[in-house]
Amino acid sequence: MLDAQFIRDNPGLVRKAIADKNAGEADLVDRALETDQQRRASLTDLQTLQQQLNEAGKQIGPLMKEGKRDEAAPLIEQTTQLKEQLKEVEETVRKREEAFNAVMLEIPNIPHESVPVGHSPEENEVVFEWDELPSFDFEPKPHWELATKHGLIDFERGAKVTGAGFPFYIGKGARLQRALIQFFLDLAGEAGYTEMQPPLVINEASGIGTGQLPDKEGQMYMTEPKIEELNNVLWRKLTELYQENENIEEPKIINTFVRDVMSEGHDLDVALKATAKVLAEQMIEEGLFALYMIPTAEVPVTNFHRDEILDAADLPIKYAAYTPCFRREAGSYGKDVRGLNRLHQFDKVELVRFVHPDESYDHLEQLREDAERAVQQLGLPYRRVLMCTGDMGFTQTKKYDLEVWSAGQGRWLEVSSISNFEAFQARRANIRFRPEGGGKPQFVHTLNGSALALPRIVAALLENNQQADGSIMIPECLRRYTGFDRITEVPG
RNA sequence: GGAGAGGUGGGUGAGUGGCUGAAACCACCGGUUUGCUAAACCGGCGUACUCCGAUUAGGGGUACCGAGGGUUCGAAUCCCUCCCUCUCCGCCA
Repeated sequence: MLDAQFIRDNPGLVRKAIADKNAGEADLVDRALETDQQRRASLTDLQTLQQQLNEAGKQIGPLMKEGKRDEAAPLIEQTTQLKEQLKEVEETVRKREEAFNAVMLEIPNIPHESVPVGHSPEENEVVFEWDELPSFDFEPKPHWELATKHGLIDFERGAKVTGAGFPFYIGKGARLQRALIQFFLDLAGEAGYTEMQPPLVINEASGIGTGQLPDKEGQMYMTEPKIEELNNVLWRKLTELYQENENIEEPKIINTFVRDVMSEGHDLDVALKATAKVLAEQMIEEGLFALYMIPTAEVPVTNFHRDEILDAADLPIKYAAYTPCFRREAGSYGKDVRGLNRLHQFDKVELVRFVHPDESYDHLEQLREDAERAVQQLGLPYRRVLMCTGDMGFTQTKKYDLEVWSAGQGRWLEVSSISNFEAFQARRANIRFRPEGGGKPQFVHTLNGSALALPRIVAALLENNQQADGSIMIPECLRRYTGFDRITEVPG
């Protein structure tokens, strides 16, 4: 989320950002300004009314104490009128704030000036590329063949047990995964990151804090309560209420609905059950009670400090977390999803930094180097891509991707993306710091980057290190973790 | 799952209907004093929003004591619902 004041002051900049990022309708800024205007107008009304009420209260107080009830009476009469007005204005304010917030959540973050303007992946800048790709005197095989041949990964059984995109890792395959995780975490530890094991399921507020919600809800797996249970709870509650009251005043809609059903000739109990069902469906639809499986450790780790005021002396704060990640990735087909290229569940070590706003672009480069170091030590040919405005995503101001060479597929695979969010997440998640020497709390800048996502690293390792005899060499730096230095064909 | 206690500012913690945006202490900031540091003393110090002021300085107002409702002319304080934390018991990896 951007600062409302910033949008008021720089509508042109924000319009340009929306256009450059291809993220949202052209009139977003105008809608933001308009709803902001309305919201503030009704806020002023509200505050005036509250002020009048408070003043009346201050006059009434002493009178009541002295027992001059009749002198207070006209004032009390006045407050009842004011309170009626207040109710209406409150409702208006609520609606307008809602409208304003909805628009604000749709406005993307503003790209940094160093980011190339562009609308397609072709306009990304390859800033660095390994000059020599590995060569083979045989036809290198894709990793899914290698993995299957060596019994490292079982895609079919994964599909049977869960679905496509949920493989089993077996034997040396599983061991390799564990080795990579430990290697990455150790590297992060050496670079000064504090290791963290976060929850794998998060609530709605966390999703909003880092920007996955509301716009990317479809990307996450979601847990929801059993509708029958919710149904029953609601039905019991409604029955209770109707026994007390005959009528439910608020919200009227429930009462209306119940009567509608009864007017069709059903009795109260049937009507209540029907109402409960509709309510339950609606609540689930609206995602109330929903918890989400994390699509990346960024979400729980960044939200670790949600609603906190950090000490300036503690910055930068650096965390490293290994977690499985869950992504629905609806609508991708073909070679992109073959083998390990795109999974619904995968492992990743994520690096997160909370930093002083003045230093966030230095930290972006440091974070990038932390991730690159891992790729380098694994000896994988890679390239670094600076994402253009249109390919970068809603919440970032600047983002690098690291891509490793996949010899068996003859293409680059994204294994890391490293981003600066400036204050965008911090503002949503309300993460601030108290400046050195006191003063008002300011929003921190947050950054994160993968170091690294495992599946494509495994794919590249298998493909790039395959030998003429079919065996696969394990990179030097991993051997102390794997306990073996090559994967040979197991008979049977 | 059963029983009880509790959620107040950056922290500890007082506060049972108006004089409380909230004592006191700690932390922090400014100053005085002192070879230096420390101590002592004096002063300052919540957040968000909003209006006025020239987008300064500054001033006015509103809201916020876990969240949401209610009672009341008036709620941190009373009532209801929910969430969370802690203690004891039970169950359990």
